[in-house]
Amino acid sequence: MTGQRTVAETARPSEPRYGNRPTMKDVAARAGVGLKTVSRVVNGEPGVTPDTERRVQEAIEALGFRRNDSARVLRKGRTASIGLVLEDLADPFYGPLSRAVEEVARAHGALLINGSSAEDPDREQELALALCARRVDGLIVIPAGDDHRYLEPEIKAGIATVFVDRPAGRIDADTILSDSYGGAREGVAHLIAHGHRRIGFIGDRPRIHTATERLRGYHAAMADAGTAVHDSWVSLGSTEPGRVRAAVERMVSGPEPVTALFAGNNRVTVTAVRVLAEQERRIALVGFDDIELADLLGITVVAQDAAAVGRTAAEHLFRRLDGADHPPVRVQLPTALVPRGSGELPPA
Amino acid sequence: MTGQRTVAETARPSEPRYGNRPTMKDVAARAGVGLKTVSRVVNGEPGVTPDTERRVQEAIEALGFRRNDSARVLRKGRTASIGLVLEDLADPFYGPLSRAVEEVARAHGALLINGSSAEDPDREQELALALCARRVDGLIVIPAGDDHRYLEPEIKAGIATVFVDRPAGRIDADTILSDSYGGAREGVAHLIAHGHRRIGFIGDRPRIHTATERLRGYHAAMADAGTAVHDSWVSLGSTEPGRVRAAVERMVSGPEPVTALFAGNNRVTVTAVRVLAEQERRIALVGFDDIELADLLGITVVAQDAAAVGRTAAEHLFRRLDGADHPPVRVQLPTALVPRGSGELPPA
DNA sequence: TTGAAAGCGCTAACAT
DNA sequence: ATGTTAGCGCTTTCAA
Repeated sequence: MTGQRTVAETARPSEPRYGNRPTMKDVAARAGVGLKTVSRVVNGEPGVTPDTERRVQEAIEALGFRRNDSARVLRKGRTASIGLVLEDLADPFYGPLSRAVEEVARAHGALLINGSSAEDPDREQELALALCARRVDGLIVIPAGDDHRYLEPEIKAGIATVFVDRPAGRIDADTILSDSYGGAREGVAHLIAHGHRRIGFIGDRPRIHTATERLRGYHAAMADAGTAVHDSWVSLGSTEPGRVRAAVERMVSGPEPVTALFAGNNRVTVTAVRVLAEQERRIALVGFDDIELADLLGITVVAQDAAAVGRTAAEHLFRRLDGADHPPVRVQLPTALVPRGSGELPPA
Repeated sequence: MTGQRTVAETARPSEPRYGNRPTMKDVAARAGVGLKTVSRVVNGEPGVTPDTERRVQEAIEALGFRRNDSARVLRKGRTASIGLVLEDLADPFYGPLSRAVEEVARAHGALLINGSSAEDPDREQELALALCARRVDGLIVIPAGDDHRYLEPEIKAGIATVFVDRPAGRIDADTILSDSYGGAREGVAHLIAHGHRRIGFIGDRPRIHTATERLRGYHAAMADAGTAVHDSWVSLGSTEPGRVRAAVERMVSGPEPVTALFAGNNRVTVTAVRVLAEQERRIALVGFDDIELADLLGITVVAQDAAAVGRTAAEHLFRRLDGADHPPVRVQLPTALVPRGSGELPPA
């Protein structure tokens, strides 16, 4: 039989104390040394005799002690973590980007906290501010909204911030972009060079900066070729498959059917490929963003290097954290046209 | 000219104090109220008159105050964050999984910190323990190593832990798995049903649990069909394209060439598709894991639902955090065979 | 080489 | 309704 349970045994302390984990104080008591000596051992600071160190280590082992970084952070004022607010981690473009950021963070001894905004400006703000409340040392934001003044106090208070893929709205800050305008212009020019004049453009919602930049590139290339753009050739909106499918079907079958299509991003490209595969006529296609297995499917794309974008952003961020205080920079990374067949088809 | 700088002006306080951000104390002073009143307002606690609340809000605005969650965490003993240790965020399987975990975490008001182990057991441990030091409330681990006793003190100390995709090594813990054995067996049986007997298996390193489970499924299906397995038909190792390419080329051209191939995961499948596309003979193929655009390429796969795996794991984790204390469970999620053409080719 | 005391910014418990 | 005090677990400072 076990002994009777007293109230004192059953009652839980009202303060969780991290599940009753041992603290440095507990280790110090067990090792028979002062608190600061434990701190020295845990942090590898000099000034501890081998014998003392051994006793402390033993106590640490015996108690299963692990330093509570929350307390450390509070005292030191640095969290050794950075935040990344992106659109959707499940999107194949952001996985490699996030991983690249993580690698740079790791090289600087920092952890990465990321969150998906789901393209919702409110959610972007909620996430970014939550990360600021945790006092991340720096923040990388792929904007969903177009007004980032809410970050001004945070930036002023010392949270280094870099915007990626789309520029910040209404504040001046470091920005890393791919050349959406130039890339789209080159892609459309490629179709024109292969004899197309009736070229459709399907892109993301006009709220998204990259969408309008790519559209601008499309218009520039069409203007270069002296080709007037028919209204029905342009469709901006959600990248949800249903909408893209409808847009493609309309464009290839309307009164002024297109002979080629430019897809504004990876999700549009994927749906466009599916729909075009069902068509009788062969429609040429160039897509923005590379996608897995595009080589096997012969899809011509304008590729941006997601990992390079992430790496560049993170490197800038840590340069800021290391004290760089030059005026905000805007870096534009080049894109690359990768011909694989679909963009070289002649007009039907 | 600016005035002379005194030492006092130039000297920086030795303690960073978060870039001199205002604290509740500062807000209290400015609003002419007590510290606790500010805390009440910030946390939306009752017991503050509208007028007082307004004055506090004004002070908050004016000072650009934002609550320091580090201090809050230290005091409350809960970080409202969970950790996810996975293999590689850039792998298309983990993006959706991580996103699904994030959504569940968000529903519970928690943030997600993730890290990539790069399949390195040491790095897995380093990451997991770093997360424990930050006192994440819970931990989801996709194991790279096969000994997780290092987590025992942490789990005992109250950090809820769920293992995903592969079982924990040498400790008993909640585990969420896809049915690797059953899925592979079904996939190989599918090839057998289409007339194949000489079937190759290319998988990940034998250290990876899913790799050996899938191999076991392969052997079971072959045994069911009464077919002896030739040594040269099985190749386990790195999923790096060079190695996989060599393995495929060897199998399709050796003395006992295979007429069909089972690819052990998404990376192997991708490379196998590329290599098989270069071959004269049509080799049948079934791959484990679905991949983007596989429908257009007509690749037959055994699909697992990455998002469902992530969601299930996160839900179990939060159930534990909410107090569930049943013995460790092991959940096995079913896979689905998706015929798309490549797995239905007859033997050459 | 070692340790005691103060304090990081917040919340819980207890006054008033 | 509001304020005061103590303390979360650590690092910093300074004294022994």
